[in-house]
Amino acid sequence: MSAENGTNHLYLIDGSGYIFRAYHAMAYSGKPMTRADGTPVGAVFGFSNMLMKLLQDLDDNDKPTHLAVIFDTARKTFRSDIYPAYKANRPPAPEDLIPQFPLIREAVKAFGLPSIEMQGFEADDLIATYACRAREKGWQVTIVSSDKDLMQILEDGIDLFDTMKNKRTYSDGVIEKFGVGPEHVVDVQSLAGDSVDNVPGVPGIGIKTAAQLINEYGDLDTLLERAHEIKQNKRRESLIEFAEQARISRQLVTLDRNVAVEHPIDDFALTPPEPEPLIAFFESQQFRSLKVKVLQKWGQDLPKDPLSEAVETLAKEYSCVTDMAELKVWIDLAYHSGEIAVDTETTGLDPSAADLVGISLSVTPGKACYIPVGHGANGGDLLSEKPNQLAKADVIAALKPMLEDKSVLKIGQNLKYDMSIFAREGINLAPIDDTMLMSYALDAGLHGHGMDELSGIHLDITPISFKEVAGTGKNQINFSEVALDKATNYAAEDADITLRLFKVLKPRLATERVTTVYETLERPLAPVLSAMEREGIKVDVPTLQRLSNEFAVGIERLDKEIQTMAGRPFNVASPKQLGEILFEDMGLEGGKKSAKTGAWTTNVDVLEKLAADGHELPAKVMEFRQFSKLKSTYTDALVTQVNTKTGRVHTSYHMAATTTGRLSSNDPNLQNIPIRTEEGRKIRRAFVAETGNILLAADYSQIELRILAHIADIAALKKAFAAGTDIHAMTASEVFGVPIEGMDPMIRRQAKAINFGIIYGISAFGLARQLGIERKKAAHYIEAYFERFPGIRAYMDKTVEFGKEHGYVETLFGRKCHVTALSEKNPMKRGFGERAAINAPIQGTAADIIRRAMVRIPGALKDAGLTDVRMLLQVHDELVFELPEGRDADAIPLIKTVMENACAPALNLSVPLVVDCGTGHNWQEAH
DNA sequence: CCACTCACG
DNA sequence: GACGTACGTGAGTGGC
Repeated sequence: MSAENGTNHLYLIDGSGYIFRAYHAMAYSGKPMTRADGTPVGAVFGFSNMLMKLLQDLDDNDKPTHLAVIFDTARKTFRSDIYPAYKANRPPAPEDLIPQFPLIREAVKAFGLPSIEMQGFEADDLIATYACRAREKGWQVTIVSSDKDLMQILEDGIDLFDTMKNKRTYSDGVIEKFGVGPEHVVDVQSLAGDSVDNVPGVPGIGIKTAAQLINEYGDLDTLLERAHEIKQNKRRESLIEFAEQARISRQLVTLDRNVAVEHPIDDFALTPPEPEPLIAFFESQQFRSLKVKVLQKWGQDLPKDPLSEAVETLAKEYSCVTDMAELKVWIDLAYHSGEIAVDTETTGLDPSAADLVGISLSVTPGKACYIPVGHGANGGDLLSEKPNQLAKADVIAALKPMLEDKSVLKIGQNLKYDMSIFAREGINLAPIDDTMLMSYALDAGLHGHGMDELSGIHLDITPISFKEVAGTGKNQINFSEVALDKATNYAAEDADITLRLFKVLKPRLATERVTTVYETLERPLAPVLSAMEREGIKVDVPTLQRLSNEFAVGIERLDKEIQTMAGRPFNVASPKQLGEILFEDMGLEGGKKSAKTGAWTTNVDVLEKLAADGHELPAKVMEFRQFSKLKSTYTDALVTQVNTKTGRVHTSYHMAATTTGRLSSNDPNLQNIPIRTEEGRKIRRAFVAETGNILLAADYSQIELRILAHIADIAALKKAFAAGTDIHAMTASEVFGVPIEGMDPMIRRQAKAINFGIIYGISAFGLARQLGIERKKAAHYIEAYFERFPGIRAYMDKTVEFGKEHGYVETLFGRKCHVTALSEKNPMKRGFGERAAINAPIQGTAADIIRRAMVRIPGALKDAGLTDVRMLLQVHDELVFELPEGRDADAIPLIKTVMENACAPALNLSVPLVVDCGTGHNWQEAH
């Protein structure tokens, strides 16, 4: 038997090492694994699985032509004769492992592989001997083991393969571990000893020192002979005193390469396993998933047995799971893989209203299943009868342990949604990994992070669109009405693609240095937001309706007045018609046409100017617009968003929408509830606490300016924040040279605008427009600002330069914000990119800080026993809570502490963070 | 479906 | 010298 290229390749598996690895891996993975008769089989399973994987995974280059599994025998070996203490402090094998030793040898036989052991020798000696024999014949050798002792026999043509870590070590890789090449590993080990095996070595010398000494003196004998030359007293005396002990150690660690082994290596020729004995063995051990794997790989010609039908469906790319036995196979596969892609199909997009329709799973790329549980549930007119499907309660009960098991990683795309759906079924989905969030941590600003887009970018696959299965527009049907074969193709593909995306994105996290961002700011936030969304906030519908009526009256009155003034009827809500009235009919000055459509601009800025010139109609239009905005967007829209089951509104936070790390809120957007005008602010009175409860609003004071002070290292700003002085007044006094005491509010207002302008990447034009002053004057202010705080300009220049070089800028917590516009040729677009680059680290760091606080708050509340305090909303620099009346005295200090210390320990901000808290029965009062 | 406008931080 | 500008969002409306 020889490989096509003529070189034989011998694999020597360190069976004993793998028994312990398999035992411990299984022991820590959750529940102990036993057969129905109570025999523990965790290690047998782990071992068998490892062999399966090894036989399946090796690609053609590394394909073994010969293979043997080598075991230790009893503990007594020639080494214990030399040194009785050798391996004497090893604890005895765990009780539940002992009955598994013979089973593992049976497993090896079932695979049709040679199982080798020899009285008086350790597996390592046999491995060393066989490896040398194979090398003498010019064969390649791979030793499958995680035991570093075997590194001493590595050379050209012999490598060490740790399948648990999927890491291969070649002879030149030994130096990383031992500081010397394979030929001196024994010398180093003789000096350093090994506490696990009770190899004494020389006291006070570890691997580092040993390697240094061997490199200096050449080998152990030379070193021991010349030990008296060593300068360090302690080391010298140690080496002299314990020279003999080092020599004994060498005998213990040196592998015997000349054991009189019984089998010639030609006996180890590898043939594919016979499926029958393997299946029989797996059946006897009740390893269903392994049996399935064997059937899939080698079982084509086997006669069908009762399970093989299930297996056949499973062997298809995408299968529809409609019986329990099949579902259990998938659950087994999940446990044994440790990773499973999960996706849910529901009746709608709103997780607090949608019901579960089906679940899809994938463990191997290209293979996935769909488990329908709610098809035909919605009226069912389109389906003549309910399709054959498992009962939802049974599926949930069967999946729950796996979906909650800490040893099985659940992989999904936007899992926050699925977590919310599962939470309503009593399942706490954990632990999770989210491909959308990985993409966001890696590529924010480069493209969107929806599954279809990621699939196109990374996999070059266009998934079946939802429209294709559910139709579009008026003809769109609910997913629960989609026929099972169509639903399966669509849903299973989603799980499949998610798993494939995971395989692409996960390794990039480490290589592109965003693991910390993902692990601290993204992944742990999903469950927190899921809980907030499910909590919702109560809105008082009568209050909104009263306001709506108030606004309606105003709108109607203004509409009439405006049309009368215009002299002809027109739609006041139409910017186009309004523009024609203002700038054509009335012939007013100061009209501007938009660049894109050439339509008249009629925004507030324009209307304000016209109003300032004494025109009444534009002023009335402004009022009209305010009322209609408040009515249509808030009072009327919000009442339709109240969930009928909970009586509350449940927003949805988008975790991967912005380029800076901020969240966004939609359906409804609760991050833009009016506050700036008196009329608008009234809407906040409708956001209320449940009877007996209050709302608590906690907001960061001036967080972005504080971050700016830190990042740009502005001493004057930092000092002002440390002292707690009015920061806008301070700016005014610096820029305009006026005393803080008795300052004109107008001056302070201007300084405030400058401060904000700086954060946004100021331009004279923008500041002039904001303040309604001349551009020259604005430019002058900016110049004065830069002179007073020179760090600002340095920060801006540095940031833009970094952004142009790397294509992204970073927050203080390492979040990358890609700014593609920085490389634009068009100066206007590039300027846009430059301002975005200046702003992103500031806005993004603030976003990171509140994310950190949000991740910590639920645990902090729980630890403090404040389980009745619920976090409801996030509005960029503010968190809103609901809590029982009287609990605020406990809650406020805790929430303040967590929020104000959210940077620690990752970052020591050089300005204090300050959080202001307010409470009330509604959001307006709390603010 | 896009453009415009405007609500928030 | 001309670009025509503050940073980040989501939602409702009109009009093609």
